[in-house]
Amino acid sequence: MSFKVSATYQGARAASLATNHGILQTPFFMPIATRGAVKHLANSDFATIQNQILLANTYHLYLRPGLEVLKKCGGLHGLMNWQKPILTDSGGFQVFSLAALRKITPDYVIFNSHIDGRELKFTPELSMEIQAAIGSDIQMCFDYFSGYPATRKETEYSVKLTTAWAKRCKYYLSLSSGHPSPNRGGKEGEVFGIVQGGTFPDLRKQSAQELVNIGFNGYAIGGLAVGETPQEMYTMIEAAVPELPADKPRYLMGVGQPEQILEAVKLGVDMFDCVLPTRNARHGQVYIHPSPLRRGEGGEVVAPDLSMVNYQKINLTGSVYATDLQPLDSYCQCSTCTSGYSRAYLRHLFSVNEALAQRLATVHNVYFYVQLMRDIRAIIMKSSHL
RNA sequence: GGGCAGGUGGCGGAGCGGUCAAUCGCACUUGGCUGUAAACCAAGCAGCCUCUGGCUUUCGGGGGUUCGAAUCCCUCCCUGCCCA
Repeated sequence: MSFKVSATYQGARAASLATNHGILQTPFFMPIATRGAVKHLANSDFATIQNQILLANTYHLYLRPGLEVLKKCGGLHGLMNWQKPILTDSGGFQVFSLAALRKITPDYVIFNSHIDGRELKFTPELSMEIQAAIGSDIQMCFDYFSGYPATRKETEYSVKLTTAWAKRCKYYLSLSSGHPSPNRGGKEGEVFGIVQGGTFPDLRKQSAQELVNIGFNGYAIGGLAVGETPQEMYTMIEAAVPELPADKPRYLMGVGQPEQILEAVKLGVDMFDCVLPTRNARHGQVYIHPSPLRRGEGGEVVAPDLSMVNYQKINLTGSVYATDLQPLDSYCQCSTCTSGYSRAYLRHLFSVNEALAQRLATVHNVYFYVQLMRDIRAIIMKSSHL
């Protein structure tokens, strides 16, 4: 994999990242397709949104459809007929989010399946095996995040386990390098380590250093946006980034609101994912541009100096939209907005619980996020002094 | 005309002498969702106020019993089913 920085501005960088399924332009946002689908979206939607990549989940795809189906169907690319890159989360987040359903040991994690309760023994090696079967272009190490708030002792353990498991992931891949997954066209996938360290800057640094010593194709910062303040989050990013090699991509996992993404980009982060645009869309909350704004007619979503994102969140289920016939977002070029669907109609669809409501809103929100990243990248490219 | 069963907050439906401004569900209103067990969760939902409390008016209408009534009695109105 090659990662090449082509422009920098205000601490932000624009780069290209080559994968088995094409070259990614950073910074980018990954819509989340946990179970092999971005909820409510079809491939035809991706064609208009033009997202470069999807994120899928190891734990969820292991439960269904399972390893055998993935192997026989050409991995997730084959199953979905999605030919662009896929990044897979390792299942590490489920150790946190499904905490009530698992037991953790230094060597493995036992999950009780949230589907049928059966026991699943998850190891770093199994996570890598599943990600290979998925045909993941960018694999994540199986990590351990202790939750928030966490004591220093708990966080130290989280870092310790994450480093130990990262070594096992790397070792497993070195063993299997002679037998690359056919679902990746016979090529190796890339592997990212995940920095933990909770809200302790020194542990963040330590975690980053330990992972860099092992050596990965890129580095993620995990365990953030889970209850700490945005300022604490930025502080943790600032602690970790200097320890990470400048010639490798950086990925802030699970973040976040548009302004948080912008801030992180300026702190040197290249990759993002978050459930907010999709989940909020399903719940009737959409990201829009203030109404005077028109693309190409002055006024920008992202300030030319990257100082702010000009947007607002509105709740379409609100009674104020009952007869609001204006387009959802006259600035937006997504298929929902260019089709002229009004806020009143969307509000109606939500109130009668029509699936179309969630589909239209999801298209819009995902487009908003993907376009936000395109705008940020354009500013970096334009203003770069590199 | 006779018999039986009922009339409770926007709707459905509990309660059947005090702990009832009235369980619960739906609808409605407003919030929140950050590597997705999430088309979910939370709060509010008679009115007013000096709002971790107080006051006023509510359970078809009217009257009564009682210290106290959505709950018991009388009467009227209305609804459903059965009989004529």
